[in-house]
Amino acid sequence: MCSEELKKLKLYNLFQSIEMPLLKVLSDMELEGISLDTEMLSDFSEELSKDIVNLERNIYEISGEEFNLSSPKQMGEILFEKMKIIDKVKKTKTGQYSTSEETLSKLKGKHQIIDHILEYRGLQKLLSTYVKALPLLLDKNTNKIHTTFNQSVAATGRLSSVSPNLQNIPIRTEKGRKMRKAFIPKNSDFEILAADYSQIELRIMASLSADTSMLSAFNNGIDIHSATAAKVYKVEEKDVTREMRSHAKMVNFGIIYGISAFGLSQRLGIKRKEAAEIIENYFIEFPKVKEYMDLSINKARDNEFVETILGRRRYLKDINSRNGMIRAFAERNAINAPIQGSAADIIKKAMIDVQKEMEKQNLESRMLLQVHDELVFDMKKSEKEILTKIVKEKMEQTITLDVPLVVDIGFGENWLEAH
DNA sequence: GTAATCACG
DNA sequence: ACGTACGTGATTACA
Repeated sequence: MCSEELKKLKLYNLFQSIEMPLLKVLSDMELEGISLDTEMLSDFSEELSKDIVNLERNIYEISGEEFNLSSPKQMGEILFEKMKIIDKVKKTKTGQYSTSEETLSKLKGKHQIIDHILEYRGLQKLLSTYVKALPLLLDKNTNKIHTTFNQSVAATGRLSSVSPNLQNIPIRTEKGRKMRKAFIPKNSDFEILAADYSQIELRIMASLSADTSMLSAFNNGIDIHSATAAKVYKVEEKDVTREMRSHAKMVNFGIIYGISAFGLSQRLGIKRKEAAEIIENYFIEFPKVKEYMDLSINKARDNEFVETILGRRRYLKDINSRNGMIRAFAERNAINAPIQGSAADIIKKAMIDVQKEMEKQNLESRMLLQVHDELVFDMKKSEKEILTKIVKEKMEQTITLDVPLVVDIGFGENWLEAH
């Protein structure tokens, strides 16, 4: 094949115009690194360690013996054989007792020990994976954390981050957020800027499916989960309750993941039949979404791959499997991969555009992290106005969809505040 | 090495 | 009748 022919190929173009330029951006980010507030973390570590010891003592006393709290096997035997806190026991696929957060949360009222175990687990995770581990990874020369971004690991085209993984720093719990506070600017002339895409995957679904209701919600700046709730529960938008909105949010997640009645019923804590009705209603209200999903699956059956807006492929060899479960998994991938992958395309292109403009304007600010729908910067305070403008414009304008892309930007003395 | 668990989007 | 939401990485226990 001659080079002129090569240039016309979509995948070759993706490689040349996105992945290769991105490589340099990622390498700059890795080399720059991010600063950590180690004094704060060392205090936090002591605090957590004390709490953990107290919880340990407490749990041993209640259960009547000392055991390895980090062993799910021993934990299961104590809870379900010795203490017999419940008779209908859930097992994992290898026949062990399940002691996962999901299982234990359902047993909360059954015994006071459950709350202590859950708290212990949360603190132990925080301490071992983040609070103690990250300071040990500070580079001797730069005194910063330097992650490695994998460009060719995730099947959908997302990046991944290792050694350490800086894409899964806690934020959902109060103590977790304290960990995020430890990510700080490199010196007092700098601040953290965080910019994240609002609902990027649902916007992509709206655009790719061309569903009228979904397009109009995004084009009119309406809260998508409330809009979905109003449609699915057949009420006025002003009459949408918190619970209806929260259920609709789960439905929207489900749509992106390749929804199943079982999956939705599990998450909403309702019967499968009720979940099936909600899904049925959803597809009546958003018919083009259903069409798009069927189209994706059919395309996958014909080609054994699906593709993103920039032509990135995910091969689905199991799409025609005679095994129903294996096939269903591939079908959910056929729905999810173009959505998740297109979001990855968009932010990757935005990163190249932003970096190019930052270099052109000779900024001292630096791009530090990418967390799938978010970019984090070490921002020179004097560059606040120009950097904000560059980041917002490039991220929102890098690709034109049939709905606007919206980017929210925050600033702060640490990564938490910047949200 | 694999399983279980849990952190994130 | 089955067993299910998508994508990752790190820690710990245990064979």
